[in-house]
Amino acid sequence: GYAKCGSFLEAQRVFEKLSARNIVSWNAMINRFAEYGYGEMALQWFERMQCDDISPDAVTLTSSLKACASIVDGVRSQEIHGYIVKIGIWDHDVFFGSSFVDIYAKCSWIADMYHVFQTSVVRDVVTWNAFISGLLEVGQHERALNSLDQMRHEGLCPNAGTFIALLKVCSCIGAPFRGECIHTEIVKEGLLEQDAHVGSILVDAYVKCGLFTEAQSVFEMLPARDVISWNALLAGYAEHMPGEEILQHFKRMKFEGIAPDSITYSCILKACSNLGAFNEGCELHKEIVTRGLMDSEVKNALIDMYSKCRAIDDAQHVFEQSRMTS
RNA sequence: GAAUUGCAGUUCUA
Repeated sequence: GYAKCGSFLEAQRVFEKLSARNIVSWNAMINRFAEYGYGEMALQWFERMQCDDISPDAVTLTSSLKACASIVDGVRSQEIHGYIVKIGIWDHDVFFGSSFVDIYAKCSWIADMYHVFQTSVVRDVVTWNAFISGLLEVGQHERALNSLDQMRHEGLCPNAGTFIALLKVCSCIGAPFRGECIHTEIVKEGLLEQDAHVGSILVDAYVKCGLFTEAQSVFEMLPARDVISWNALLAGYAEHMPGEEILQHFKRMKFEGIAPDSITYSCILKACSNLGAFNEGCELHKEIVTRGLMDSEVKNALIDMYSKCRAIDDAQHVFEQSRMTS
C-alpha cells in the first residue's frame, strides 16, 4: 500500500479508514515504520494492534524485531523472544534466529547472541551473515573470518551480504591478504556484476587496508559506479594521497553524472584542508549551499578547512551559523 | 488463492 512509498501520513489515513483491518495491513504499517528507522513508532503500532485484540503472527514479530534492532532495544526484544518461545513457534521461522542474533549483537549481549545462534536448528545464509556481523561487533575477528568455511560446511552458499560482512572484518583489523582472498571469491561468484554494494565495500576495504592501488583498480573495473563507491574511493584519496589529484577525480565524478552528496563534500574538504587549498574550499562551500547539502558533518569539515587555511573569520562564520540553527 | 516479514555498502564524531 501507500506505506511502501514512504508516505506515512497517507498510509495512516488509508489505514484508519480500512473497514477490514486484517493482520496484513497491521504488519505492513509496522514494517514500514521499522524500515524507515521509526522504531519507536513501529512498536507503538505493535502495541496498538494487540489492544485491538489481534494476536501477532510470525510476520508481525519479525517486523517488530526489526524495529527493536533499529533502536537497539534489547529489553523489548527479550520480551518478544520469551513470547515466541512460550507460544512454541520458535522453530517455525528461520527469520527469528537471524533477528535475535542481530539484535543481541547490537546490544553487545554476547552470550545471548551465541545462545541463539547455537540453538537455532535451522540456519540459513542470513543467520550466518548476522552472526558474522555480530562477531565483528564483539571483536571476535578470527572467528568471523573462519565462518565462511563453516557455513559452507553446513552446505550453505554465501551471498553478497556474507562477503560484505567479511570485508568489514578485514577493514577493521587491516588484513589485506584476507581481503584479497575474499576478493577472489567474489569474482568467482560473479557478484561484482550482480550487486553494487559489494563493489563499494571492496573499494572501501582496500582503502582501509592501505592497498590504494588495488582500490583504484577495483573501482575502475566496477560495472556501475554510484555515489557510494565514489565516496569510498575519494575517502581513500583524502586519507592516503596528499595532492590535488583528488580534485581531478571529483571533476570526473560530476562529469559522469553522479551527484555528490554531503559525504563527498566532507571528503573533498578534508583534502583541501590538508592542501591548504583555500580557493577550492570556497568554491566547494558555494556548491554545498547551492545544492542544499549543509549538514553538521559538512559544517565541521568546512570549519576545519577554513582553520587550516588560516581563514579564521570564515571558520567563525560557519561556526556561528551552525550555532544559530542547532 | 493473492497482498505484509530477517542480516549486509561510503565521511567525521563521542
